Amino acid sequence: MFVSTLRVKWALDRGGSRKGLKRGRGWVTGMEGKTKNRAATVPPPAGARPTLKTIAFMTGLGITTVSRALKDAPDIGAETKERVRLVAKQIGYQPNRAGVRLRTGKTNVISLVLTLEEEIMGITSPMVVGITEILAGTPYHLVVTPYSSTKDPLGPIRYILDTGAADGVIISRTEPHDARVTLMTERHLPFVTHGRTEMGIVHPFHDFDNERFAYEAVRRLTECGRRRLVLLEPPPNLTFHSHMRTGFERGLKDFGAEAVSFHHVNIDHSLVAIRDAFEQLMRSVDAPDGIVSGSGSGAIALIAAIESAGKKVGQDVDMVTKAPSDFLRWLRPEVMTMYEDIRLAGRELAKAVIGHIEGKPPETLQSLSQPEFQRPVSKSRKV
Amino acid sequence: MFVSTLRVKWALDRGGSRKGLKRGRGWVTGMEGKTKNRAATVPPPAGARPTLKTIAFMTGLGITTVSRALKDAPDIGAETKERVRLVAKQIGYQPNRAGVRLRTGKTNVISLVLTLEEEIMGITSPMVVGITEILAGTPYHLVVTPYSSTKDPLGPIRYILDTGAADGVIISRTEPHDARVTLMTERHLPFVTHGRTEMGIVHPFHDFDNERFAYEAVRRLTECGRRRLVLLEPPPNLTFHSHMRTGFERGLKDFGAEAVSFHHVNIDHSLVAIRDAFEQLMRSVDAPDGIVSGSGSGAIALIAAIESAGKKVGQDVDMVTKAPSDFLRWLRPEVMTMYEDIRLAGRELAKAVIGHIEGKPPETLQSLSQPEFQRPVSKSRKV
DNA sequence: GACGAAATCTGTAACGATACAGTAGCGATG
DNA sequence: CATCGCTACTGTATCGTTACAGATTTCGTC
Repeated sequence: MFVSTLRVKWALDRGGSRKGLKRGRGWVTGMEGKTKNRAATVPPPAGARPTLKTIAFMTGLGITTVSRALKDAPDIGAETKERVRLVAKQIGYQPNRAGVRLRTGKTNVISLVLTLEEEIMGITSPMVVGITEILAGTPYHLVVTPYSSTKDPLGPIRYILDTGAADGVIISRTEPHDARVTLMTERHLPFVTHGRTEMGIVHPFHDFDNERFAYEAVRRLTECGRRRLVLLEPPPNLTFHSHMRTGFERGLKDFGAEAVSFHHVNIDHSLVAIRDAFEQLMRSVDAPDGIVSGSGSGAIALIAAIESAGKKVGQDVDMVTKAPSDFLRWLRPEVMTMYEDIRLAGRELAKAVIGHIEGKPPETLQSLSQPEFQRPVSKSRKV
Repeated sequence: MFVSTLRVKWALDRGGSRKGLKRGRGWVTGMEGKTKNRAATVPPPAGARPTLKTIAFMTGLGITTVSRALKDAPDIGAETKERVRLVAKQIGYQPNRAGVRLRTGKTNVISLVLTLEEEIMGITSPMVVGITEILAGTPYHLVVTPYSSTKDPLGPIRYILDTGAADGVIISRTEPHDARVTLMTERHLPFVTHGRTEMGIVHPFHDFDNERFAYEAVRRLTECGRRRLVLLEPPPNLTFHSHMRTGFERGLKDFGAEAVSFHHVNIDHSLVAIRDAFEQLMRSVDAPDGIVSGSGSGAIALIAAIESAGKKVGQDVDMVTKAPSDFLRWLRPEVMTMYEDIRLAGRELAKAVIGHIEGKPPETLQSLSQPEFQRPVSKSRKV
């Protein structure tokens, strides 16, 4: 009786047609079954957060029906779906994540796996922003899972696999033969890499075209008349090390310049280490006249080294660097920069993992972002 | 029978005393009850992740007992606890987060609420690192919850309250009268603010001592003989705006200098806007000879302005700036910097929210970090 | 007008954990 | 020796959701 009354009330209140009621079950016989689990017969507590039960009570439907209606299942009537959706929206229903996760295993979590150490120049920040920009329109949350790169990089991956902590993973510092990629592929955990691999596994990635960057950098330097070029490269274990080297060497060949060897340090070393090593080079007879820097922070150390050696950028040497932010453009306009849009990378990575989770083919989830030279900061016109 | 056998086997295997077994229930009568819910009688599936059920099966105990043993409940025997802990550790048991969350409401999540816009100079990055450093030793995960500051800052807070998405919240860009603080306090949601409020509500916070920063900056500038000082301040709605102003003005008074008015722009404005405004000032007859910059990125724009106006830092003007990273020290050693350790802030904030969640009194969860002048980058000694 | 199929709705069990209300055994008490 | 209280353990119900296996009604078919 109670249920039926309520159904009619609702139907009347919203002025809807009563057609749907005619064949409702329980309309007359409703109170006969065990009332134990008849959720819709028990009014929900007042201040509590709405659940399927709440909607079931309000609509007079069963919990299952409500669940299926919200999923747009084919065995639910069109009008019922409409009614359920309306009520759900009205009371601001949001599925309980714990309930869903427990039942289905779906976490609605994307995990961003970071080394605590890769934060030197704050690359993470815009990346997180980019990722969240995309996730904002989805049910996904972003969980940051750090690890100490001095330890096992597989640690966080294993944790996620063992505990089912995420539906998808974003990793960076990708290596040509990356054990994390192998593991996640084997275990069918959707992921995307920032950077590419060379294992013959087709997987989603986003990458900056470092080969092109180095190639264009060399072109530009030779256009400035520079012939003896040096490259501050990424650490050799990362994939983009070879990309950058390849571009650099192809550039040397195509534009007619020669390489000055400089392998003692790479962009992972401390600024002090880079400066000291490079200062030595700049003071030697082998000193280069053109520099390609694989990282913005590395460029800072190089500039310091050049100046310590009593030389000047834009005069004794020219320099092109990759830059994820634009303070160099402001402080050292004589340095030529190619902007690496990390925020964009974040967006692309997020889209790719979600695509992977949704089962899109990996080869459609790969993107490469093209470097472009930045123009100098515009001069003020006011004064 | 099965159960009992297993229990003995276990006890023998690890060479433990059998005392505890003598009075075990179910030792003889075990198979009599309804076996339906006797979890321990059903072997767990092979490859699956271990649950309480798994441990219950292996130890021959009930699920409840295992649960309570792992919680070190007082009504569980010491030897049983030991046994359970051992097995749990052996098989790498980790409680299912969804199960706990659904039953208890505890999410084990800390939410970092960010504006998408506050990322200009990548302050987030080291902060995330600091937070995760602390969370690594706890069951907490870090979820990043962004919002567009152009919209309702209460949005994410309401979301967390409505959906019970987190056990604790970290917010920044704190205002003197901050609606988020009021709301979370009312609703008893543990939180911590990066920055202080002025509402008479005692709550956990971590803050940089911006008053002291500005005061010491003025001291230093006057020591350099500067007398006409300007302050690039935070936006007026944030609490640390007044802190910094107060320190600045107290410094002017104590050290005998005068303020040059400069309120058109603040550190939230674009670099271009700051530069244009400041260039105008530098070209006017009112030009200051000492500058205090409330942000590192702001300082970049100020430097550009100074140079556009044909002047030179360390010569025509001196400058002190707050700096969250050290590229200024490298690129503009003539600028004096006070380091703001954002990573430390992250650590302090994380400790404070957790403390708040654990019920520690808020007044014990407040900290202020003291600014210190940085020494210049050490010169290379190698060459 | 019986029968099957289609359409639409339903209850039950389960995911893993915990709160709660027990129960069995045992020694002490009167 | 009945009873009480204590220790150490237990099963049941529940959190919110969904998979699954029915139910019930309607309608077309023979």
